Amino acid sequence: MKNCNTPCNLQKCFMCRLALNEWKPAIDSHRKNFLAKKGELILKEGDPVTGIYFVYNGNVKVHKKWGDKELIVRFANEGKIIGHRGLSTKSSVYPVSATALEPTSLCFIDIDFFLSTLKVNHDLAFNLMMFYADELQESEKKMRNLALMSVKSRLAVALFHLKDLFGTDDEDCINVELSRQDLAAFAGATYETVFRMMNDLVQENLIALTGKKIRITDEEKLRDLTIEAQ
Amino acid sequence: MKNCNTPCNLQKCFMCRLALNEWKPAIDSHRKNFLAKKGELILKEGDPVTGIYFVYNGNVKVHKKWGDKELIVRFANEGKIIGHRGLSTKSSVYPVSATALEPTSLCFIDIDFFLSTLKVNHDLAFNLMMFYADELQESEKKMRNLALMSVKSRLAVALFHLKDLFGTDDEDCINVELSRQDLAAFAGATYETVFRMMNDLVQENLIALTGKKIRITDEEKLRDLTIEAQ
DNA sequence: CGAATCGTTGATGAGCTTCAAAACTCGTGG
DNA sequence: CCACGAGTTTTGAAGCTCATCAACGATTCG
Repeated sequence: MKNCNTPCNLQKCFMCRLALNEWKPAIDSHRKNFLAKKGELILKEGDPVTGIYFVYNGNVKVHKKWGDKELIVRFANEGKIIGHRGLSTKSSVYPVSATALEPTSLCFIDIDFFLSTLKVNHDLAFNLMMFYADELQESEKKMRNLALMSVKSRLAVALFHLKDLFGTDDEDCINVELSRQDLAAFAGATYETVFRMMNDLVQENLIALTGKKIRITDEEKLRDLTIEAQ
Repeated sequence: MKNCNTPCNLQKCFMCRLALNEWKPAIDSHRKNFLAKKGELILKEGDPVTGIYFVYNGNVKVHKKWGDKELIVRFANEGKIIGHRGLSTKSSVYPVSATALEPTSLCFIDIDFFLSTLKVNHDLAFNLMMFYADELQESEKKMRNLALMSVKSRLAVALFHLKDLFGTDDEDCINVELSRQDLAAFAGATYETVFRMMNDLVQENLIALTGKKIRITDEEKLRDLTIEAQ
């Protein structure tokens, strides 16, 4: 990753927005800014935890692997945190990898400084706690989905999720450039299966494809797939 | 659930151990103690959040459902917290159910009081944050397992997990009374499949059954199942 | 002693993965 | 500018894992 001097946008960065005034100079001196190219690995599962990253802009996939397969746990775009999964009482290695899907600019804070900030900045700690709580709920919902729902339903959930996260462009298409490979890894299924299910959804007029972009055409019926029967 | 007067064991309860001295009387007056019978529902997915529970002793399953299927997300025994998943910036209903697997005694604290305690007791907030961080790691590991591992491997993971959580008795058997139904829901598979896989593991001399109790006989080979190939 | 729940087993096939191969895209360098 | 190769998309076929259904024995419990 290349160093750069992008200043942090105080409005969007979790850390800077909640920073105590007296700590701001210290934060500025500890912060390192990076640019990650498309496809570049930002942090790697199993590596020792060095710090925490805030995404300034761009889009990052957070993923775990097992053998030669991978699962995308979530995406991190503008304003999101990555590397916070390294915080733990038990382990000191990152439990996930993070890879840039677009050119991405990041702000890095080393873990010791971040922890000491947390200890004195109670508002930041409280907000981070609530952030974790939200992530835990999301994670357990996805856990249930993977265990109990069909691939088609999981795909529908994934599409709504992507729409929420990235919004839509002026043609109402989900505003993200995502390979089918990654979509499959996010839905927790194989490439080919996801491809076939996408075809099904197009056949049933629930979604439409313009180029690689996806548009949800029948929100209600697509939503039905994500709702438990009975 | 029945009211009771079990005093809180300060050593084991997350809240009481970290309580500020000046808040202890307030906590005592806010705490309600309950006894839950075997099979009794403690809190229900979708119900409005009223507070948070600390398990004094016994064993509780935390589960989510979809249609007529269910997945056990985790177990909570002595000293663990349930209902903390209700904390969220977005929603105010419990995202999971909790059911007693044995006669269980609990301590209940209403959510408003708990939140105001959190705001002033920074040590408690910090510890809760780290607790969430650990749970998130666990949750995402399980997510990956459900997406990428075979039922047999997930069963192996589940058995190790149960051994860690409940320990072993004097015959080296995993010290928990768990129906195959619940074991299946924990491993994320059907009753029958889990039954067959258990048989396989017995055939291969990786585990042994004495009555309903399970003993891991070949830890190394069982561990192999849980490790990614290559 | 029913009644209900749980354990056990076999048969069947849906759902999904895997493999294989052709068609298409796209950047790269000659 | 085109040829090349690497990656991605598309499609078909084969088969494996696992869920589902069904039926019966065992155990628990009011």
